[in-house]
Amino acid sequence: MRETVRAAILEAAEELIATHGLKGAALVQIARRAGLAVGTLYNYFTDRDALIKALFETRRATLRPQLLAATSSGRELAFEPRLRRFVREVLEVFEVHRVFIKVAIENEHLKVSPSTTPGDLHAAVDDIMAAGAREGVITKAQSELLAMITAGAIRAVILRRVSDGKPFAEDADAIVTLLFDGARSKR
Amino acid sequence: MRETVRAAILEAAEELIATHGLKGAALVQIARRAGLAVGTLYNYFTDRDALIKALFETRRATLRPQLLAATSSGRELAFEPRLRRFVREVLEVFEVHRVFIKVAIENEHLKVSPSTTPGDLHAAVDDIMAAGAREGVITKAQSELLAMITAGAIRAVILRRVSDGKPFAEDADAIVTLLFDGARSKR
Amino acid sequence: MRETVRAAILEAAEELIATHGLKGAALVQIARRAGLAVGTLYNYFTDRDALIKALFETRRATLRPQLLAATSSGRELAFEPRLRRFVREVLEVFEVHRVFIKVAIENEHLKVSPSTTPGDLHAAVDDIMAAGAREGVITKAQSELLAMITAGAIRAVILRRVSDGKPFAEDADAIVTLLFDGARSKR
Amino acid sequence: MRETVRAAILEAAEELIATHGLKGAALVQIARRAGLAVGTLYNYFTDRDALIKALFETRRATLRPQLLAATSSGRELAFEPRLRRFVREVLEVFEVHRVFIKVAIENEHLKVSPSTTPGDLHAAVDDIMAAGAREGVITKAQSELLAMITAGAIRAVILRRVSDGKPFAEDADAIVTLLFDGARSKR
DNA sequence: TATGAATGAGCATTCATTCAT
DNA sequence: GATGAATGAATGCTCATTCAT
Repeated sequence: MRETVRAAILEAAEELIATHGLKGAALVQIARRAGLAVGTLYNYFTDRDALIKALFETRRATLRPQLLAATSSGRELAFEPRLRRFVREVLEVFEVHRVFIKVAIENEHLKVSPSTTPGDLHAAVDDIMAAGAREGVITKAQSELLAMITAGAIRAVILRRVSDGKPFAEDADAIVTLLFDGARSKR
Repeated sequence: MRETVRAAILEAAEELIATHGLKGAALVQIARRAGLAVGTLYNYFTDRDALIKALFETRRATLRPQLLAATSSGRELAFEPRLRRFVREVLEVFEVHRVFIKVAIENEHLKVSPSTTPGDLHAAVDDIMAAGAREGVITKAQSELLAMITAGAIRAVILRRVSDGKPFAEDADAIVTLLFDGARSKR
Repeated sequence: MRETVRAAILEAAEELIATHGLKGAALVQIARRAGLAVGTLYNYFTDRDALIKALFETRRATLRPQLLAATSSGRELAFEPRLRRFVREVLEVFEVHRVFIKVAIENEHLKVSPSTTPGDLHAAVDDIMAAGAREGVITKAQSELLAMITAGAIRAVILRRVSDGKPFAEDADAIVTLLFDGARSKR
Repeated sequence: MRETVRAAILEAAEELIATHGLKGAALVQIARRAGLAVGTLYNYFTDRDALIKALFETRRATLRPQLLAATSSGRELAFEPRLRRFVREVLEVFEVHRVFIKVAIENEHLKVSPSTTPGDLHAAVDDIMAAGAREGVITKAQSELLAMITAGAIRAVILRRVSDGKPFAEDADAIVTLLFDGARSKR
């Protein structure tokens, strides 16, 4: 079926990009890995850029709702447990797309698409933080900084875990605890 | 003078890489931007790889000693003020190479060179944290996580500031405070 | 058909090398002469060296069996008629690849391939001479010299005939007679 | 002195061409080997072609008179001893320019210059043979063939001796004897 | 004259894209 | 739709040639 083939192409592209980089993944290789001929790719995507963009956007279409769900999932909770749950859920959500998330993070700056998964993550984190600020748990100024740091921490964890092969969510709790209690409170 | 030209080439490369990515900076463009012809580049670097590597290593040679200085500068201080000073100094050090630091961070995963400036930063942060752990201010487990988060935060600040054009060191203090006191302590 | 195109490429290369020398035949020219685009050459040969090597080896694969046949064709004959037949057959064999044989002889010293057509010719002549020596018709010492001279004569005839456009085998007989009877015996 | 430098350049070119081929000898290498800078070469030769041509012509200017001398040296002798002396003298003459003669022979077909040393050799051999024909020792038809074969033999001897490092003239006598008495006369 | 850095045309090679089958 | 050979623009690199010092 058309959608199956399309998915196979994107998966092939994803894996090759993870290995050889965004520019290093040639269409012939993508085609071969997908079990197709080069020309066939053009029946599914208008050109290389479109294929790459589709990869990023297809994954984004899968991940964004989950990210949004994670954002609102603990709406009834207080800020800290909410953030705790959010971080864990985010890492679990990304777990099932390890390869893509690596690719997306490493190529964030190339702006393949105007809005990307890392962008969605930032937005989600911002949302949570804004909520915390509204609740008065953190100040507005803190919220912005905390957002940046939290997103950065999530990013760092993911890259480390992709490279050492361990699961993402392992240290979700420790991170949030550290962010909340601070390094001063020795645990 | 020879060194001037070499520097001009590296600067041209740096700027083009910042704009078009590592693979996107063609030698003809680098040459043109440096006011030279392609062939001339080969009087200074054996090939493209060598040029790129030289860019990363030349900058690293400038920045690493400053990074090391920042690491040891507060040796006599307690952990917190020491980290505070370190973060500030690191951001100030990177301030004078805004373009390069962007390039280095964005292309960290391409491993242009075995040891890079982001690598040096990580090592420096690790050092500081290890000292904190030795002092007993933080636990060993915390130190690793904190290192990752701190480095991630520095990275995030830099990229944000490069993109919005503001100075790096602005929120150095706020970051360290946040990391130390935690989000719980509303300030 | 694939083999037709491959052959056309080799023929184009052959002609251009004959005209401009081994180094003087650019791939763009070869492609144009073959009625193709540069990139197409790479669908048939991995790189320029491979193309050149293929030219020499393809022709060699055609000529070597014929050379071997010529070597053994007069096995039942006495040395002189055998050599006579051999020289004639060799020249006839080469006749159908005039352009290539010129190229091969002129570039013998560049050692495009470890074993080449001129090398095969030398081996064949050596074989015949060794047989003559075994028969006792010529001495061992003579055989080596005679081999060198005979091969040199064949080479000289070919180059002359390529340049004046005449058939190769014309003076095969006269050469062998001269080599056998010597210049002293006026004929 | 000007002539000394010029000679040094040509010698450097000669050696490099012998090693790397006519196209493989870059001007920078020639200059370096001559102890000069590239630019300096242009004070002695208008361009690369002129330098190469000068190499061939300078050597030719040295060798041609000696070749002519060898041609006429045995004018008083009968054909056979005359040819015998000629072949020996030719090989001795070339002995002192082993490197060049290799270069000249291997690149004969590239027609660096309209008249070359190999061309002079052919002319000289032709002269001797024409004399033999005039004397009635050989027929006109034989003379042409014999010229071609003799020149071919000289060529073959030279290349073999250059490659095995032995002196050229060693088998001069044997060659002429073979050419005169023929292979039939076992010696 | 001598120098060697600078130049840029020329070449081999890659790869996204097209299109006849 | 699927195929993959053909295309040619783009890129890295070389090297004869020039020219300011």
